[in-house]
Amino acid sequence: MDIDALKDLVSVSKKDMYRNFFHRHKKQIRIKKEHVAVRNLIKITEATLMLSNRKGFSAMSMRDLSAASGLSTGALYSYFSSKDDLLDMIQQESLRVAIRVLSARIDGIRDPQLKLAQAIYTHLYLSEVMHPWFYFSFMETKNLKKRARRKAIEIELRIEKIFIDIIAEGQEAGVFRDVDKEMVAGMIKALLQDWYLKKWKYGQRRIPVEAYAEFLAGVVESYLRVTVKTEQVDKSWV
Amino acid sequence: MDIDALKDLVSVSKKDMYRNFFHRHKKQIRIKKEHVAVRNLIKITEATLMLSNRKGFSAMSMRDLSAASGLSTGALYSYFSSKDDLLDMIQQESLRVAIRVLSARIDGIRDPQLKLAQAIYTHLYLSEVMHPWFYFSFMETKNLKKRARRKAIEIELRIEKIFIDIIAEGQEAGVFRDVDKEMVAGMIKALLQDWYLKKWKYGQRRIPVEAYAEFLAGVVESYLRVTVKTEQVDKSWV
DNA sequence: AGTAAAAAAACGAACGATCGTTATATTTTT
DNA sequence: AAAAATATAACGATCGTTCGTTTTTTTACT
Repeated sequence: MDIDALKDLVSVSKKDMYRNFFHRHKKQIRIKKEHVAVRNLIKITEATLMLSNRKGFSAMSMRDLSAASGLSTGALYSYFSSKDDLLDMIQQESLRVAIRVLSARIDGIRDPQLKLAQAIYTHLYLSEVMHPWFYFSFMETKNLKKRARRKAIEIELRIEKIFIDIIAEGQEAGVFRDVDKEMVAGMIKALLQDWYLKKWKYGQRRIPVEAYAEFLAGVVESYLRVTVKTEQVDKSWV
Repeated sequence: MDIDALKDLVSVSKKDMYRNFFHRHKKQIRIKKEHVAVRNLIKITEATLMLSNRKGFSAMSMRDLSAASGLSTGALYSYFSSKDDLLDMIQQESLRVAIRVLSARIDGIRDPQLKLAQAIYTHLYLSEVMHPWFYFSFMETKNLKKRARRKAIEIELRIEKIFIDIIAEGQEAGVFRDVDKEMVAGMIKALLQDWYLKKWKYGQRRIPVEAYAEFLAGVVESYLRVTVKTEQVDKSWV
């Protein structure tokens, strides 16, 4: 699996993504023309991600956002109804893309080992390509209003469920050991998360995403792999 | 190893901890009497952790803090010189305690496997007992001013270095496999982190810290354990 | 032991700055 | 000319912080 493939995929569909973004939130966006909306939603979103990931969403002022996006504060409010609403929109979109791409890329794969590896690689590469989104989504979840936070948590658990299910399939097929699948899925999730939460660290150590992916897949594979009990092997030769 | 032992240790020394806190930041604290300072530093710090971990430090106002701590806004400024300064103080103290307790608890242990397990258990239990501190420290690092952030990152890397060194010792002693020790240390760190970042999830699943500790130690041990060489895994699907 | 002066600590109103948001005016596109 | 989009200025609310005052505690002295 190649990261460039995913990069292209996301990059090419960037406009599509924002088109969806626009249509999904049409109620709160007062702009009529799609191409105008898309153009400025890109500016607004990217500026928001940049500023928020630097010093936190609540520390970002609308004047900051105005300056960074190139739109006046008044114009901004044609694209969302409130600051909280802007947070909701970006958060929602982030999780939606994540679960959609992940589901699509593992759909139809039979072999549990392949499927698990594919899920890991996809999540990792996607979080690499959409790093600001993932980082934002994690950091700002607690700033969401109650209802939105519930939904965000629910989607996150659904992503984890994907991994749980794959492991269960592998166990039924007899290719994975009978370990606590929820624990292992949680572990995978934590390690996937570390890649985008501690990006600065891995960058500093010059570890590319491919190396991290290989390492992570290796760890998981070796933990789940069905093996002969080593003690038995040893004793049989004595 | 028992979590209650650590709990007692931290609990008993709570006042001591705040006494250190007080003396270390005497320059910026205008209160003279130690017992007064300690009493109110406890109130202020616990209120800050509570409010910040709920909606973020920058979203917490000094009026919020005043109400939650029981001190007037004016009085608060006898305990720190600015809001940023308060953030610095708590952040610093958190990391300082973590590295001090961790170092003390593994000091003198010869056996690398024991030492690694002890480090994992200590970090995990400590983050359980001091959960609000750990969560705060992680979430608010990026809100620190440049110099303070550099220092925070440096301490975090020093904690990771502890794990790297233990793994290196184990490899030299021949009890750990020759794997990338920095990667494994990073993995351990990520999984330790997950415990206090996703506490709600593990609580929801009724997984106590002891179970998580055992799982994590098991994963790491099984990955590092020296085994008979297995055949090369086919990675053609990657 | 009692009390007045001094020191320490806490209070709370008020400062200017900045916040999110909106109403109105202006510019751009249709 | 109409509609759509953007800009500007201003609103009240709230922010971090300060400062003069009041309350509490300690000290000093009879």
